[in-house]
Amino acid sequence: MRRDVFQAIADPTRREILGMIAHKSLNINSVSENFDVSRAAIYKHMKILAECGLLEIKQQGRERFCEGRLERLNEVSDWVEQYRQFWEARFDSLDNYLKELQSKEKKNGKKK
Amino acid sequence: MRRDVFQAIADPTRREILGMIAHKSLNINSVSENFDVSRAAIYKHMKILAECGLLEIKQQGRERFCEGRLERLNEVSDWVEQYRQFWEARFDSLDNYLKELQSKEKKNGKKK
DNA sequence: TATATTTGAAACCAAAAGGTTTCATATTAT
DNA sequence: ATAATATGAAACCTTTTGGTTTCAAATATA
Repeated sequence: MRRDVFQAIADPTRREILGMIAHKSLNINSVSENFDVSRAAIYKHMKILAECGLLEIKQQGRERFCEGRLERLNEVSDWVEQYRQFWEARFDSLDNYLKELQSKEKKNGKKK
Repeated sequence: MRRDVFQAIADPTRREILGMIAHKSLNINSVSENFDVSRAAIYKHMKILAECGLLEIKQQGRERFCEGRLERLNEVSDWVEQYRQFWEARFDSLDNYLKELQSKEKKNGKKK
């Protein structure tokens, strides 16, 4: 069974789970309460996320708290960034080069 | 059938295809020659990529040249970037805050 | 202690994914 | 005109995916 970050984030439910635990750790029941599929289904999704390192499960009594390990998304980020030049390089006139810079500033502003 | 960019790039063969046509347009046969699965299988992958806008097919005589539309990866980039703070925010001392800024500069430098 | 809660795992199922071979059609080359 | 090339699409098959229900085990609570 393939188990990599790209495949892990392909499923919309798993992306939602990641968004949910990005802010704070949650136990498995709390996460599954936010969906209308069964706990078992959510548990399987979380296991997949854990298996490719996107979250870490920490036992605490009878509960398991899941902590996001979002830095693993760097693999995706790196893969995408290697292609940025190919879609930004189209603009090769000075005019468009300036537009490109502007849009980059916007993007960087958004990051923080 | 789900058909979005995240699902499209989940398959390693499709990621390879994107890498192949990022540099220059190729017709379907040329692409499929680089893999050891059938032309029909590669064709299906390329159709999926086309359906979610990651490549455009342009007929030219009896051939179809496939041009990368890598800017569609922005959707993935945006999704990942919204979480960057969560893995970089761990460093909250002034010292580490400065390091964070540096690494951002490096990243922006890399982008062009 | 008896009961409720939280989780892990198994057995099972339908649909989707990824692959194959085969055939039809449109273009190009001989 | 005939043969070769490039593609699109259908029919079919196997494995994977995402879901279910059920049961067992560990921990907490009344």
